[in-house]
Amino acid sequence: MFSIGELSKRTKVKVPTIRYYEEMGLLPEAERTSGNQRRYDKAGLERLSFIRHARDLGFSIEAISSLIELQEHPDRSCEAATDIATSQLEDVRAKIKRLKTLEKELSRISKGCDGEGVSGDCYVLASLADHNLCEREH
Amino acid sequence: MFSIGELSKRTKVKVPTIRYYEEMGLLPEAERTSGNQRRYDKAGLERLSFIRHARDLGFSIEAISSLIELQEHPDRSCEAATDIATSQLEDVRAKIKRLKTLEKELSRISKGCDGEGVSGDCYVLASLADHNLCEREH
DNA sequence: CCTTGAACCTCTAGTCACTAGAGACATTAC
DNA sequence: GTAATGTCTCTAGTGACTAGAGGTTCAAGG
Repeated sequence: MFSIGELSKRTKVKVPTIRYYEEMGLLPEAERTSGNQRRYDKAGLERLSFIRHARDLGFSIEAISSLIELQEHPDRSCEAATDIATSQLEDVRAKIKRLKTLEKELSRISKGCDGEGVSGDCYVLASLADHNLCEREH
Repeated sequence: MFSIGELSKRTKVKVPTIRYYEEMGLLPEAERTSGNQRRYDKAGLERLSFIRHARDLGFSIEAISSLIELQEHPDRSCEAATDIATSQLEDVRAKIKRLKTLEKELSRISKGCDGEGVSGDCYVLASLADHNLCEREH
């Protein structure tokens, strides 16, 4: 059995975040010492590692909730789990696509001005003021 | 002179968002009718277009504030503007990089399970539970 | 056993950029 | 004149935390 600080060190999840996950129902309510401090065991550590890993991959708290539910019922179909993962993947791909468009536009705009002039002549500012100066939709 | 709803239509920025921008100081306080409704002119339209364009490109409200300040002083050096744009570009590039790593990992994980089995055997869930199943850091 | 200092507790409020809703007033079209 | 639509302010909610206040508990050293 170890403290919340120890759990935090082992998982690299900050202490207030652990408490937050408990409040959100991702972690079961921890056992307490007689002095009301949380104590965790291996199961708690594994659960939190799962959560952290999923968060790192960008899954929402809600998605993680569903994934945990499935994990707790190993006999159920895992279709929902693959659905969640697939939709997260699509999400990530969509974000990449959008960001790449932005990247192109921003880099074009940035190149247009070396920062040595005066803002009345600045291509960065002109581009922002006038969407027609953009090469593509974003 | 036109109403906030009209401005909203022309810029595709929602009415409450326009009011929010005003509150944040991105838009000057609008003139009002005798009945206290906001009225806008061409200048207001241009300013909001600028803001929307910058937001679309991912600039923060704070960054936009600085950009607007520069825009209002056409005699000042535009170094700050190019700095803001460059740092935004770096930001976008960093995000793309991270998302690409996630994409690879997620797609690998997703492929590992077709959703037809039972969650006890699901590779998606197993991967999330055990970081060692990952091929790279993320 | 006592003290000290770090770690822990709960609670509230703040972050960012909006969005939603309530309840009241203004404008416009017919 | 009336009805429908638009607008006003204000408060509160979103997601996933983060920060801080003010108080309690724990572990180690003396």
